[in-house]
Amino acid sequence: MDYRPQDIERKWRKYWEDHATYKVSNDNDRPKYYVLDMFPYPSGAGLHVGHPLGYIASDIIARYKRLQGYNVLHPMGFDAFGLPAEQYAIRIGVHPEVSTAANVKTYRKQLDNLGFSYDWSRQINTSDPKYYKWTQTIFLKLFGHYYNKKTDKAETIDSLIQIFEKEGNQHVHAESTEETIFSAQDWNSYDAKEKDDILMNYRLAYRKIGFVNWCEELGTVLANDEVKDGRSERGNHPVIKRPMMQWALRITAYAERLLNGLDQVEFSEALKTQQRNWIGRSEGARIFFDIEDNDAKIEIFTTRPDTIFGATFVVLAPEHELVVQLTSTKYQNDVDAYISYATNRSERERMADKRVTGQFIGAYAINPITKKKLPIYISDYVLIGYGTGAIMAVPSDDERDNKFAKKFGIEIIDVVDLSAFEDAKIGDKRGVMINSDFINGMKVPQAIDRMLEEVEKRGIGQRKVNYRLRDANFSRQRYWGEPFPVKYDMDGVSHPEKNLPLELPELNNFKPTKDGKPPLARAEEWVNSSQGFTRELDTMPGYAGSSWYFLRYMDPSNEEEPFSQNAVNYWQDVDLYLGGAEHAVGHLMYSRFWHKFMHDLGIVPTEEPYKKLVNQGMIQGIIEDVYMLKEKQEGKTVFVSADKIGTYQEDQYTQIHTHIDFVEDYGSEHSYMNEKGIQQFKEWIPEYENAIFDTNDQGHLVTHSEVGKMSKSKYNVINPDHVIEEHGTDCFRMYEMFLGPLEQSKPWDTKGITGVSKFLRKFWNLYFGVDGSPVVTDVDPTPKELKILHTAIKKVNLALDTFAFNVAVAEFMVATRDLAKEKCTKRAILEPLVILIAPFAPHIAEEIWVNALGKEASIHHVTFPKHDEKYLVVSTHTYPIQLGKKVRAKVDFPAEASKDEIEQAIRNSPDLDSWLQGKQLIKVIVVPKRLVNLVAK
RNA sequence: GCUCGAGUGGUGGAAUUGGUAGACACGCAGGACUUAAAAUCCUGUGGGCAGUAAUGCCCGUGCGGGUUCGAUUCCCGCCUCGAGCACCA
Repeated sequence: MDYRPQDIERKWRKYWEDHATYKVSNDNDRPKYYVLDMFPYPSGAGLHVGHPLGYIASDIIARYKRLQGYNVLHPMGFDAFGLPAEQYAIRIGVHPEVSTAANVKTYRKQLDNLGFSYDWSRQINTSDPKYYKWTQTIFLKLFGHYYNKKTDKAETIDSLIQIFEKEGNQHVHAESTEETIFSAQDWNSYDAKEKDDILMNYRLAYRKIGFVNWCEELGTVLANDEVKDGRSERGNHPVIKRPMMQWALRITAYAERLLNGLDQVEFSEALKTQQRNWIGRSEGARIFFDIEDNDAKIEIFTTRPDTIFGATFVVLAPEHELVVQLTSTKYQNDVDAYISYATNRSERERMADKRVTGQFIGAYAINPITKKKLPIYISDYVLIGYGTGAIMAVPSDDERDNKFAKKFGIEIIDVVDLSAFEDAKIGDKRGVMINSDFINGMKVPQAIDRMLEEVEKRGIGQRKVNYRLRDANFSRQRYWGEPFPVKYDMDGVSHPEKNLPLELPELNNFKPTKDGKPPLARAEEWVNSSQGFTRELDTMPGYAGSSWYFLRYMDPSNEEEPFSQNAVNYWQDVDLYLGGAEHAVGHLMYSRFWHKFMHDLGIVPTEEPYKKLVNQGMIQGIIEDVYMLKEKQEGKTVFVSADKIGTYQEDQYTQIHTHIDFVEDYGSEHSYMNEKGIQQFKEWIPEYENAIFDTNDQGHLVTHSEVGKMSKSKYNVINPDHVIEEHGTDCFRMYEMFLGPLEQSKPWDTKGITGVSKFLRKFWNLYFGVDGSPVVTDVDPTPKELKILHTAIKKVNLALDTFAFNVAVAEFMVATRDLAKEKCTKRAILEPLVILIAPFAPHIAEEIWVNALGKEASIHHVTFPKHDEKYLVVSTHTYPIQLGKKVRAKVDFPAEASKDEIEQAIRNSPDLDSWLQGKQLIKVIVVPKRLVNLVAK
């Protein structure tokens, strides 16, 4: 019987489903192991070959751990709220719920084809009211808590209110937006709205003014990605920054804990660095600068208080609240112009732009130490969202300040002498202070300390730890997201909705309203729910549902609570989390934050959600382009074969993407569209029906190929279904793993898949004869066979522990080749071998287990083999004898030979002279079990 | 501009983290089987030079230095590519 993957794979998948082979119980004596994949957003394009890479790897680990005796939780679900479904609804009119359900079905079918060992009874969907009921619940918990810095944890708003009622806020030490002090008497005299406003300063979920990219023409809010040069990418309409009251999460309260938590998790150093940089902790001081002829003060933040003697100007962010008040009439117009220029540019653009721009506002600040007059500028290199939105500029010790000073002709005073520090650069916190009065001669670190003392002594500022992390904007002006369980009374006071889930109202138009309100405003009955209450119109962002989903898998159908304490106390946390590096900061930061919050609430036992995290690389595709002339000929579009494009000037043509399915030999230099491909291309874009195709002599339109992201918009998505159909799931799984290291990006290419396909056949042939009957015998194995087996066991175990799946696959090939050479049919060898491969190729393993070895299903519940060193010992070792880096000879020595014995043998060897080639021997270096190196002159 | 990665045959990639560079696979070449092709199997395959040949010599892990008996691996300086970014005071 030949190996026919399609037949056996279908058969075993059905068996596993019927027997609930992968069902996981929360009630088990075995140690737990939780393997989690980042769940996909089910887009209309379906799963492509890039998705399964991580899923296959995690499935292999899940199966491996199961075979090692762990109770393995390995679930999958869908991150089903999101913009594409909503845009599809606006364009085509299909309700997001309908298109999402259809996409989920497709994804599920495709995932099933990959032979994963998910416990599908635990599947979740973030857009299901049964799920988002709990997302809303957790949101209300954030709304109902504040961060107490004294106890360093979240505590209830009710307890805060009690304090306010008794003693005001003067002894409260909490994370808050504003720091106005009030007494108990003040508090008790406030009306409901005033109290609500004050509490918003403390709540972990709170409302504040945020800026959105508003496009009047499109009547909608745009994402940063959709804005280019202050205009919408679609349609090129103007985009302005528009203030809007929005929900935000006070993640900054957890900055320190998010930072410290990184020390206890196993993430790659690169990823930890990224998160640390994102949090951006810096120690420094806030210092107040007086203003000439004005009572206001400018609060600046600096990490270099030592350089204050070199501060020669002050820069405010264009959005800074004092700008309006301080600008003199003479500069009013210039300042207004600059503000409108700066504020309507995205932060992305502001950052990429290297030009130095700014505007003097006609006012002066007073340096609190030197008492000198400093001109005040606004510039977009100072960001309103960081620090205090104002800096003291020290052009001698800061690169950007320096450029700015040069451009605007501002005085530069050297305050740090670097002459004694050769490799020190500007801003390095090294050097000796000069021109700085009482700190002259001090080294920088010492000078910083001294100045901090002085600042506090003089009462002009305090030490402060600053974070670059900002509170997370939690509002979206969209339909397809979790509704906020919040309503407002006639005074605008916010009230939590008690009756959860608060379901999305039915709509058939998902556009914003004409007056710019979010789509939910269209559901008038829903919005104006009961006596005078109106509902929140925004919905939650995509990361709401994904911030806690891993906890729901532990107890997915619980209707009383998000998850039971029993479940979470058993499963604890995620042992291995696998997903793309694009979520390295956002998602991970938010879910770590939510987790810590829930830990404060006492509903999760661990401080960190993910013990170990591995990022998989991206699978790249091939982008195929055709050349199109910009000028039409006789009203017809002209496409020119790539091998003939050289006759045109570069500005005469442009490249447009074609679908890779139309291209022969795609990815190669000679890739082309033949007659059929051109025909498909015409049908695909009907406006080119009458286009001229300037082909080469063979009638081919040669295309341009390059490696790039696999994406629907580049028409290069490769769907795994066809590959699986042709070669089988086991082959596909092993091939994806064989491509290279998991973490590395690589282009998709099926050229090599025949190698894996051939291997599986060879592997099959170890167990089945040409007539299809099993050939396994009970004869005792030879030492050689045992060595092959145990080498494989050792290497595969090591590879699995280090996520070197490609190496493991290679090892299977080696072992199979060697055993085939030995014509090995011994059960003692072949039985462990098939268990070894089971995590990688689960179907063929099960088939062999049952039909060649006569065992009972399932192989996926047996025990993974461990190697025994005794089969690996060798009696002799061949040592290369090197002179310099050249191998002169090879000599065998007994494996147990000592360094000295080998050295003596070498020194006494009659061949020594010939190895040395007339040189003088100085030293013999023996590395046991490796090599011998002769050092000679 | 800043941060973090990565550069090894024609290609994807190995190398026990300082010890024989190129495992395994693709591709290519030659051969076997076949009327032929496909499929399958076997052999060879980093580059250069010399030799009928076995073989020998030289070069070789992006480039230039350094440390070391020995460097793909460690250090310094460059180049190229990729990813991320919120000009972080």
